[in-house]
Amino acid sequence: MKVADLTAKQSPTQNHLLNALPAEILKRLTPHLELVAMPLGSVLYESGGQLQHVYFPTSSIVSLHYVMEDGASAEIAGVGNEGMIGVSLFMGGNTTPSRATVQTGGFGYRALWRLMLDEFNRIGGRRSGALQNLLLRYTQALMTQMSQTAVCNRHHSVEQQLCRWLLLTLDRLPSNELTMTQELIASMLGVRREGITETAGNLQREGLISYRRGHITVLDRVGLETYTCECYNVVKKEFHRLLRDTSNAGCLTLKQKMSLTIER
Amino acid sequence: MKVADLTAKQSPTQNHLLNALPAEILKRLTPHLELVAMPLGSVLYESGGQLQHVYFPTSSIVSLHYVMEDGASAEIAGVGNEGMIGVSLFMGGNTTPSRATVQTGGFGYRALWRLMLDEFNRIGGRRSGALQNLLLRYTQALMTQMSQTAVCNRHHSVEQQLCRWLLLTLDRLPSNELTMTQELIASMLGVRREGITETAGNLQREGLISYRRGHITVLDRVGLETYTCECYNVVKKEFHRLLRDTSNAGCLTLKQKMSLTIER
DNA sequence: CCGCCTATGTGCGCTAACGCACACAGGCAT
DNA sequence: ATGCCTGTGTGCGTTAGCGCACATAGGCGG
Repeated sequence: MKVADLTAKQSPTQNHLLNALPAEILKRLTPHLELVAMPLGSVLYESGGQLQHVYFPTSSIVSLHYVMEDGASAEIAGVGNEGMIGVSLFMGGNTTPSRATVQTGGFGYRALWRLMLDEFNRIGGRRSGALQNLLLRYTQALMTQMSQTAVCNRHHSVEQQLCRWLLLTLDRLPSNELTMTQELIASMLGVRREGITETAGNLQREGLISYRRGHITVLDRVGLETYTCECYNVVKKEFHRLLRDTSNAGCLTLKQKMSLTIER
Repeated sequence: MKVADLTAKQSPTQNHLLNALPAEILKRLTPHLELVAMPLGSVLYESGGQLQHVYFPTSSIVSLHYVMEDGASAEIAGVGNEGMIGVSLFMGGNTTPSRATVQTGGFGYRALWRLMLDEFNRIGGRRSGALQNLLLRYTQALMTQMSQTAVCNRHHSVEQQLCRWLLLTLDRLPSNELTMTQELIASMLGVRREGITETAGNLQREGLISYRRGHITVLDRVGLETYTCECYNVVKKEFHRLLRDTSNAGCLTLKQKMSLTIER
């Protein structure tokens, strides 16, 4: 498949946030949305750097994480087509101490910070403040994810955390296969690579997943949910609660996945 | 000292956020700000509950924390006179999965949610959006604290975390003594009480702190800073960066403390 | 002043996760 | 097909922090 084929299928509405905007705003925004390839490993912004663009992933997944002085790192939150990278722009900080790296390669749209900020602060018009409303709700969902990461890091086992992470990642992807080395997962979770190897081995033996060099396929989603901690559902439900009317874009919607799993 | 003496000294401007508001807005808000006692242990809002008031601590400290199904808990962030409880109101969620409990008894001001929300969304007037601006910047500072808590929980020792926590709490208090049992600290950090006993014992032996049943006095602030992890400074600097013009209320200001310590 | 409640001190054994070292093997480039 | 790089498997010893079970002691209420 050529790149042209891939990009041809792209539309801003594949991002749930963009898709949830009133037609009027989306129309105004669209000419300024630039489709960009977001290859694995690329850094969208560096800790402390100035924000140039705001990103809306469609098929990619981005990890917000913190790298410590000694090189150790830990993920704070993940962002897929349900969200946006660059919340701090709207909060007035323009930068954060964390870094944003592409964790699953794909595409996304981006817009220059000035334009987005103007739209965020725009007043007047029939649906005034719709963008602001939406992005603030997304911000809260993001905060929930951060909180739950903190709690999970404190109290839950590597196995529980791996399951949580797999499920959250899976929810952002169209298929049940993630392209991802154990090394990378380990650095996201802030644990040893060997710990992931061992845990993933167990999950494979249990028939929940199967994997080969850099590819993990989830075989039993419901099974994974029984292994994970409460954190997954807390984050999931909170995203659903805050952004329920945005979950109608992309592959399987949040709503559909919720009905498949959490709400049985 | 009678309660009247304590309350007589109270003023909304002792809260850094309120103090940073343009006179016009503060004047409009003041009649609606209710001085309330915030005794140790009282719950300002419960996980999932509807927000009735927004709180601005003056002499109290509030802990945002998450209590898990099995009863274990962990602090996500702390809020003192530099901040506000109820950010989720402005984000549009009206509730969060976490709980807010008073960790250090004292006073604070509160306002009904409706009023604050109207003011937040108010447009027009000379300094339109000043409140919104301030609170959004505060929100980002809060997010930094959450992120750093997540990272710290993952990678740092109980000793480092205790020092971080002591310093952050100290920065919100007028004196160098905290009224706080080890049990309570343990539940904030999400670790065993015995772990705190042991660590606090070490710090006391080193001459950094001294304590007796429910009271901890910090003797060597700079010493504590050498024992803590980078997380303390990250949070501190980010609060300073985002809210620098708000740090001129209360005891020692953030700015003054920064110059005493971080920026030497 | 006494008693009791609650906070703190201490000593186990236990386990999850770490750090390191090295063996193996999949799959891409030549 | 042949290397080689990179990802995965495995086996140590080590350790921080846990869970539990007490002993002690401070200080408030009567």
